[in-house]
Amino acid sequence: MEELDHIDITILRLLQEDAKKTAKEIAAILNLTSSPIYERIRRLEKQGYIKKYVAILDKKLIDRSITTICQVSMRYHNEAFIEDFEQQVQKLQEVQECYHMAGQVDFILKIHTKSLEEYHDFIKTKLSKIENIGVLNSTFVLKEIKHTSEFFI
Amino acid sequence: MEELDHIDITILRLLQEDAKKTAKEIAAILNLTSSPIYERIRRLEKQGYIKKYVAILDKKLIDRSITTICQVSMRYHNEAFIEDFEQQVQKLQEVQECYHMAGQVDFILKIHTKSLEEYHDFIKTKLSKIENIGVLNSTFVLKEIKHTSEFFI
DNA sequence: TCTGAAACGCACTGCCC
DNA sequence: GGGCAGTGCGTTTCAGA
Repeated sequence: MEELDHIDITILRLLQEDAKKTAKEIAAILNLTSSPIYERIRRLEKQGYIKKYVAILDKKLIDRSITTICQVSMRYHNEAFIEDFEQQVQKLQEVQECYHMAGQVDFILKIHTKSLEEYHDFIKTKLSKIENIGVLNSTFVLKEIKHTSEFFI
Repeated sequence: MEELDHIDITILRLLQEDAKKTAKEIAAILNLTSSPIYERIRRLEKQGYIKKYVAILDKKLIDRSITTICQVSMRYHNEAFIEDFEQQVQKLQEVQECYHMAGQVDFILKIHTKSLEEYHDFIKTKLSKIENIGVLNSTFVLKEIKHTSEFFI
């Protein structure tokens, strides 16, 4: 798999910002015709650089205003428990992100709910049902300063 | 602004998963023709439910393998410093997410870099240059368990 | 609000350079 | 690799129900 040249980089940057940008528009920016742009996009998709195209929704309008960061530590650190936790978390639709961390805290989760009550319910009936959770520490987001799906390339 | 009916919800769910899904395909799922789907999508965009369409890139392939969670506390909590911090952070392209939190820690940031060296450099030359930062605590992601742009609706 | 038809532009292909 | 010309398909519009 070859390296990306500046044309590929520009295409990726533009599509990260706006996936509806047409090959024609990108071509105009790069002083090319649409065919090479189209072929490069196809290649970037096939090689996996572009994983998918998605619509980004407004979380307030769809009534998911509460964002919570939840830090979880396991009681025992054996492989089976860790893997079970990972599998369970992937199924929970309220969880938008989950990372296995280095350091004292084992996992950091970002969770979206309608309200604090719904979050309470989520913890009580879903998250804390997972076996072997030791410490569970929730902090609420007061304000979203920045949130983008773009990578700096 | 009216409530969303089940057709709108289905459209939003499908476009969250795959923005390339055509009005025709969505129409087939919902037993409708493409015109009403098209008009609903336009309405959902106009009303702001759909904020944008983006391409999601593979962070390993574009060489942004290191994800770091950085927790920041301010030294003094006055408005001017907080606002300055927020503005500075928005400009930093390595920062993908930043939240102002309730609790001891003031801000949580998610940062993507090529390497640990680049992260070190980011902290040294960019983040720590912002005035009035008290505590700055970085932990590295060992494994991404889940990361989606979708909301549960 | 939906259906159906019609117009338009872009995605996509193949050939040439 | 990129340009050019062609085809098919989806988007987009609109009259009618």
